[in-house]
Amino acid sequence: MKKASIRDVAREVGVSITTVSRALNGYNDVSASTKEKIREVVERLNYAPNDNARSLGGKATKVLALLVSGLQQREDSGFVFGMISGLYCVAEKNDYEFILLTTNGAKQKKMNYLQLCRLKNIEGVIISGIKMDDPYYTELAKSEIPCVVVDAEVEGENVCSLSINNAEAAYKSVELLIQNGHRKIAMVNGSSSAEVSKERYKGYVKAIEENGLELDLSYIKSCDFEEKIAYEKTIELLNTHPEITAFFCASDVMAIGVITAINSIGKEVPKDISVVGFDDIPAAKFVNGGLTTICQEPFVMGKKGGEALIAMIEENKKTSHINIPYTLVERKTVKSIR
Amino acid sequence: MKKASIRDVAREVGVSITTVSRALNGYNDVSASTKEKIREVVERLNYAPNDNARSLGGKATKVLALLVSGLQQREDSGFVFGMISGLYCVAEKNDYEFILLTTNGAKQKKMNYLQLCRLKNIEGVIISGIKMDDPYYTELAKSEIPCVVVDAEVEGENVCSLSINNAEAAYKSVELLIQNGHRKIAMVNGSSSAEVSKERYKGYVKAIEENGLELDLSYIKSCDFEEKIAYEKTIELLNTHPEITAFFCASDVMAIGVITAINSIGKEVPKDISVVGFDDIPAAKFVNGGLTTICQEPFVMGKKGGEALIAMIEENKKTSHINIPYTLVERKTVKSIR
DNA sequence: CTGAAAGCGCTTACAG
DNA sequence: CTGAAAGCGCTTACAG
Repeated sequence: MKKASIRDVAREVGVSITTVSRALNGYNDVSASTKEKIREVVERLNYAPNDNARSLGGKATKVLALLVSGLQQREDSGFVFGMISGLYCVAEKNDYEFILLTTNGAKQKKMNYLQLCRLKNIEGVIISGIKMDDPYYTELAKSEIPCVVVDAEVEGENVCSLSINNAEAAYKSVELLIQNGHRKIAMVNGSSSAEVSKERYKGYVKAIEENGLELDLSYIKSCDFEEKIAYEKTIELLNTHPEITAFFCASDVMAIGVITAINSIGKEVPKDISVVGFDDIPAAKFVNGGLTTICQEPFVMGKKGGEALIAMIEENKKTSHINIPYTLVERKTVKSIR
Repeated sequence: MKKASIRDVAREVGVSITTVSRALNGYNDVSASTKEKIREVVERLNYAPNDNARSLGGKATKVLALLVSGLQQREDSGFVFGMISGLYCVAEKNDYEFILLTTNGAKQKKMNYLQLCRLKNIEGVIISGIKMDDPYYTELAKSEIPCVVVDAEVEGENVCSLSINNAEAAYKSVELLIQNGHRKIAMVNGSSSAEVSKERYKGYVKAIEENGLELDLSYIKSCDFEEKIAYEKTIELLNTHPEITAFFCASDVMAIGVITAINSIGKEVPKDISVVGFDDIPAAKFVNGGLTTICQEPFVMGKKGGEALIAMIEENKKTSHINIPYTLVERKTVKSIR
């Protein structure tokens, strides 16, 4: 049982393929009766046009891509999933195809960014989790393909960045701690090469300084977003600086490491030490009775990113940055020590 | 700056498009020198073949699809993400393209299952989360397109089911409870229309009966996999049957509802009542200090499913069922009452 | 309202 | 080792 082609339905109906094509594409210069006949044969033959041929023929299905460096086996933050879901949603609504791409996969095929997009006829792409030392990174700016980059800064004509206001969110987190009487506040940061880490650091510093506290650089640890490293550095910090009463963490995953460390030396959260995280991953609700954290919504990021892409593609509307809302979710890991 | 076509590179190099095509496809009947020239021009022009044209021309890039009914905005179970990741991984390794599809989206376009696959040139598909009353469901069996269905039974020539041994896993969970001295064990089940619910129910019943306990149907509640319903039914159950000392839940999400309900009437887990879940979602580690549950690995499901698909496509090797391993993860929500 | 023909960008016998 | 030509399954002027 071979696939039926447009030829098969034309023959069966007794018209030309031109007519079939036009009927299927909703043109109204086809008589109602032949339209009906065609519809009937299409159904009987289970005919569906070949999308590749349509594209070549001129009726291109546009495609939007999400490009990530690689896919984890599981991703407890739900970040990539949310982005997929959000982008897929706007793609579907606007009759674009959605495609998921990996820079790793492309590298195997020895293709650069532009080639990758060309190959798949990609009209717009959201890039997430790309490192600043990734070769794809620099190629972006030169590209004529509309692109939104999540949580990173890239200069370029057709590039748009997308993120929450990380500095502000960090500022508010630390401010919450300060308002609760904390004055010795450590920061567990991500990797220094990540844009978000820099921003969150800025917010931390600003909150400390504006509130007249003393900025102590030894209170700040880079933990590469790893739970385990956060755990270790926290143990260190708690040994050398037993006066610390609160931690601001640049991710929930690291916050989990911090809490584990605190517990391991016999202290409790928030009784002895307060902790605030960042991201609001699905597990956050359950961590230590509920982790106080900054809620980011990956779905919204994917959605807004996709909408910006379509605006760039269809109306040539360029935006340099999309700001995504966030919220500070207060749960159970911050205690007032006033 | 228009896309370069094979014609452009042929002209630039001064050879025919035939030669360019063959060089790019790795045939070795092209001289090393022209091969090199072509490589150089390709790079300079940033040329990448148009995948649509390649497919039409005869060099089809095969595609594997994951078909789900719809995408949630966020999915705390990580189930779909794991399947995506697993399927993507084997697709990439075997030079297939991966594509994510939604039955909702297809329905909008008024296409049936076969048409959907035909449109996108899909060679094999993993179907997950499809309801038994979904029209796509019945079309599957007739299809000549290799297909693996997750957590459901479908009869058909080219259909293969994939799941853990749900009955056995349920049996072991309940057995664990019994070994810990529990004799009044409730079951919070999913929806009665789901295959997995039936299997897990079987396992529950078997464990109860084989251990000489009395099967009490009023101990069993259908909660449609919803946390909220599980919460409500648990409250009910605890009122009418205060003798219950343990809950076996057909999902972690429902287990969360159960635990919340238990706490809300002033009891504690596992001190007063033991609970075991199902799935091992990312949050499970943190729920009530660690939820005892059955660990399923969605990534492995996607991977094994994809491998089966490829075996069907390339070697016509048919399998009727793929069994995925699982583990019972004992954490902190079961207490011995012996 | 309908059809013959050209063309989309490739690949692959076939001939040299 | 290389090229002219046919063909993949569509769409779209163009002509009637």
